[in-house]
Amino acid sequence: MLRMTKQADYGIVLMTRMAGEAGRQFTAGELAEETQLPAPTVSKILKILTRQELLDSHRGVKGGYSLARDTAAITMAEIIGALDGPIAITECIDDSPGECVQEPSCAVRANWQRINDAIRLALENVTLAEMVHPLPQRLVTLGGRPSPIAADRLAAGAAGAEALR
Amino acid sequence: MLRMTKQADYGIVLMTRMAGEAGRQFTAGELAEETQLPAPTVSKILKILTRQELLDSHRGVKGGYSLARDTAAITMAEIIGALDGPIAITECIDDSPGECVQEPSCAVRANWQRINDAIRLALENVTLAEMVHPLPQRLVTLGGRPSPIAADRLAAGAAGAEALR
DNA sequence: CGTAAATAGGACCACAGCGGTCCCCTTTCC
DNA sequence: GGAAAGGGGACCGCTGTGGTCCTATTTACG
Repeated sequence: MLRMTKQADYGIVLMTRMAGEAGRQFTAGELAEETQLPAPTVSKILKILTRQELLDSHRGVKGGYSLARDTAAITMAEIIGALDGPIAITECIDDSPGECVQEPSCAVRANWQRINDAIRLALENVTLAEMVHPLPQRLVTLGGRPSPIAADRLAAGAAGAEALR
Repeated sequence: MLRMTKQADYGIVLMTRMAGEAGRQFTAGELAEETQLPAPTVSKILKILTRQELLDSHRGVKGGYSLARDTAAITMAEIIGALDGPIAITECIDDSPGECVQEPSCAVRANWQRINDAIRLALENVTLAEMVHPLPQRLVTLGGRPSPIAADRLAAGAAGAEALR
């Protein structure tokens, strides 16, 4: 598992669709039809994204939604965070004053922080712009060997995203 | 959110505890008491981990569980995968022959694959051994500047884990 | 050889949270 | 002033998770 919710999934689909024609304004119904997602749900998601300041909304007739920022300035982490709450694999991270079981697990906490950071980072380093224009292949084939290629891809992904901004 | 289940969380706590005295054998009750986790649940998790060949079990009196491999050869990804199923943020990854909404979202799929890979990688690059002996600080402070530090940390984390093996 | 201590394997249940719908209000254009 | 849009909730079914319990089966030991 280790899933994000469908809301976040849908949110990314919607944002990506909007990023395809950045600057333009879309109505909820329009987006629902184009993405084939249930209209009420689309509307709900757009409202949340607006409240989180990822979208601008215009009420009234001829109203609709548009991206609040440049496509390169909106990351997956933000969208997921807006719809699914803080990005953290474990629960005992945020605060939890209580006695988190015992020492062994708490000795573990520092490591979880690292893991959470790594994941948040991976998500922060993918922008909406990249979702529309997939990264070139070179980022995937930068490495060479079968195992270390992974590390290379990770670094390359981050660096690549950085370069795109 | 973006959470993993408590099962996986508990599983890591248990495995980490066992890694503290590698080679030794623990009974389910013993581990439950030491970690302050509910005994039946601990038992359930240990069974699953055994079935996934992360633990060896010995039945009968004087029985118990012990790590199936060296602590450096067991990764977070394996433990989580064993308890929570395949590690993938999105659902439409595995197979799903159906029509995954439309083109826009499917154009997105390649990028999701990258993100999933990055996360899986982050999890694969943390071994049980590291959970017991936290990594030195240098891995966190390798970078320098506020923003690019992130990319450096990511790469450093992966590389560091690699080096530990 | 029998008993106790351990794992193996399920069946089972309660409940939170997610996915999804619907309704009513407000805003704005024509 | 009416129609078309978003704003803000209330609401509800259902899946899956967290957790318990029961019944084999295995094995050490007296």
